[in-house]
Amino acid sequence: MNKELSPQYDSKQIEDNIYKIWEESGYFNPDNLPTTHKKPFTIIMPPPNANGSLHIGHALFVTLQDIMIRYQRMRGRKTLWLPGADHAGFETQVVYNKKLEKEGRSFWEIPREQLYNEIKDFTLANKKYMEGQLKKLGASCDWSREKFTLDEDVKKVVCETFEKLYNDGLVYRAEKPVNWCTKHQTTLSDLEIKYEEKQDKLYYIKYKVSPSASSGQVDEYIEVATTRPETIPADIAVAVHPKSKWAKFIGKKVINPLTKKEIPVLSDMVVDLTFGTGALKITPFHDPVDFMVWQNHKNEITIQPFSVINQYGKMTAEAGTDLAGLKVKEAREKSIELLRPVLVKEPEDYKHQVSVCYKCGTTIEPRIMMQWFVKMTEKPAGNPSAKLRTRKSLRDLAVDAVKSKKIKFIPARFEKIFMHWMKNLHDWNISRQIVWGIQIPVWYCQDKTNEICKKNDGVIVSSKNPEKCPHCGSNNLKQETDVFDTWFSSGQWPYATLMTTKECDFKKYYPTDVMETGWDILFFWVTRMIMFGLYRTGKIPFKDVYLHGLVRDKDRQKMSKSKGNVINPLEVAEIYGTDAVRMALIVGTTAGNDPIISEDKIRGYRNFATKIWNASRFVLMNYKKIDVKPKLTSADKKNLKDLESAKKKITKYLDKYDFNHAAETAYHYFWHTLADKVIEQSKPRIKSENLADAAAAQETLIKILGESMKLLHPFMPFITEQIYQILPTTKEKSLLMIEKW
RNA sequence: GCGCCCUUAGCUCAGUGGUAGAGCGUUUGCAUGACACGCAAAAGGUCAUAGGUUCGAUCCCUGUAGGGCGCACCA
Repeated sequence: MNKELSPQYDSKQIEDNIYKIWEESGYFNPDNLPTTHKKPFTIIMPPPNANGSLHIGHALFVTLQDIMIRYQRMRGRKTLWLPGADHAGFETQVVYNKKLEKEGRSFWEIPREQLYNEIKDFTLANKKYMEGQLKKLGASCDWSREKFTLDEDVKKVVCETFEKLYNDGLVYRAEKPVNWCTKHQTTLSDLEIKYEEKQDKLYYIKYKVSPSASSGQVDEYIEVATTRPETIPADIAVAVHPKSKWAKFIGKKVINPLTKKEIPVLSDMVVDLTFGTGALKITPFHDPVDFMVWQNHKNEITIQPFSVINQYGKMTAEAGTDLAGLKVKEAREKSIELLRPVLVKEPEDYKHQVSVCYKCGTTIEPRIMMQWFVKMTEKPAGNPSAKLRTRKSLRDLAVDAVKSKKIKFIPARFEKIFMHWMKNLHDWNISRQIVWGIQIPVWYCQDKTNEICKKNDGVIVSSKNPEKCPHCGSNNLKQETDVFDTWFSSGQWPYATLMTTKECDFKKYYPTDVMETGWDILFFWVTRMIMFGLYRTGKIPFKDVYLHGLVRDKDRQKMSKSKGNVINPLEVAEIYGTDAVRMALIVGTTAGNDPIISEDKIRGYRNFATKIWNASRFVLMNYKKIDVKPKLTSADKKNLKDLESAKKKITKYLDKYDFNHAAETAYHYFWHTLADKVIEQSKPRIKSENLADAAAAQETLIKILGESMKLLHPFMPFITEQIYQILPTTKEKSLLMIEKW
């Protein structure tokens, strides 16, 4: 055979062109779809973080969502797939911080405004690059409606929600224990910390009972077990379990072994009798449990709690001259040196879980800070605002929607996981001390002459700049510098996007049909979207939640640059074709489980693309107009029947989100039925002198090929569209993309 | 501590209350006028383990073992 007529399909030559044809057709935009497309079908694309490039995990979500969209579009639905990008506040700032470190610049020395603008340029450049990547992957989304989490109109919606939450008493400002990352200089929500097992020491320290209060005996003391002796200077009490052997000292005083100050002995059930000594030192500003104990015993404790560790993880002057200035770790050693005379025994090795920053692994310092919180489990206070149709807590709104099956999870087991998490919800700290994000819409009146201003610290919550204080008229206002936790804004994504498109899509396309995203952000994102969606609009944001897993390599390893096992979707798409990459991601992958992908697997589906190409070539090469009425044989009829049953099967699978089986069925049908059987059987007949039979064979072939292209299109859109375009049965200017399924 | 999940062919995974499936890999033929990125065939599994329910269980229930993961204020 002539080598120049390569029998192999060259994806590179056609993909860009096909995408261009689709884009120019305008059919990505539901408004341009033929009038036969009626009922809407909507997916809001989870906005990728615009702080890098798309990886294979993104390719997975693009493929899954594109399959749903293309399938529904072919079924005649008015399909809207709304793309977007996320500024990804903290994550992006971390990425940019690293970038600066590499360049030898100091993140902390750059003025806030300059830093913001630099990160903005960086983010917008990434965003643009990612858009190109999405197109390469064949995403048939409506670019005319693209949104960004920092669009002014989106920010406005987000800030309005905050204001509404505040007015309903669901947002509050308070000084409470929060997670502080000493490296990134910001607080983090409870979800943004992880626990690491660490080998530490458990120290047993004598707290001498104050002689003035004791029964006259000299050497009486309480033994306290702690892993953090460096915080002893901030101890303001000792709590013991009422049934512990220390109970007799309840109400008396002990001497703080470092500051020598008298501190009270409290009784509290939180102290675990079976752990340590049954006595707990109370350091409210460095431990959340201690903070709670302090709150419950305020009238028994005269000393105001204070902090001995600063925001950089170093000891403050309040820690005393011996410790001041030392890092926490050094202070721990130093304090033990000082405490040696009062140690009960040698410290024990102790393995425990320590909370660390999920990004950098730095040990989290619990700190008490004035922060903004969202109430998750309490009902709105006072008169709910007009639009609020319910008086349920944010949690109950979401729980009820899932319980009543208004929102379904695929796979269903995530419903249990969802419920379990919702049960243990705590209030959500949404303020971050970073520059990259949406500034919290709060102003503080600096004059505070008015009583109201005095009472609430001059807080003015307003989704737009108030210019002057509504209480005293002062124009001496200062805006809050903290920004929102990114998930506070992305948690509003479904309605924030649809409310701000110029076509006013909210009415038409909300609630959306499916939310397709990774299970790893179920708590970060999905739960919040459900809560905010119901709270703000009174309606669920989506009906079904399809959760996919994390893409792994053939040894089940997570992909990471350091392991060198990352697959860049665009690189492999360049070599094997986008269609092959998409198939490799779908076949063998079930909802909620981690897809496994390797170059071998992609190569396998590249082979399939070649097979499609060659089978089509065969059909086309042998197709010529015969002016005889085709006479279908029983074999032809059976073949057409097989096609119908394959079509039914695939449809059934697609309708229940079983993309794995849908794709596999289409693959199997094409290769092992159409190519191996139908084509093989047709060979002698095509050349037959019985023209009616030859025509029948041809007609059957071309019909089956055309239908097969439809069945494969959602999965492998490029090659199928290309073949459809050259089929003799295709009408001028028509596109497979909107052919009827 | 509370909770979720997994264990099926050499590998990666599907699946069903009634003789076990796919892809890749392996073996054996084939340079067959679409395709060697191919064609035709073949080998390969007490479906982790012990009980129970059932006429019948890989599938349902209980326990056990191994593995993965989520949540959590044990100093």
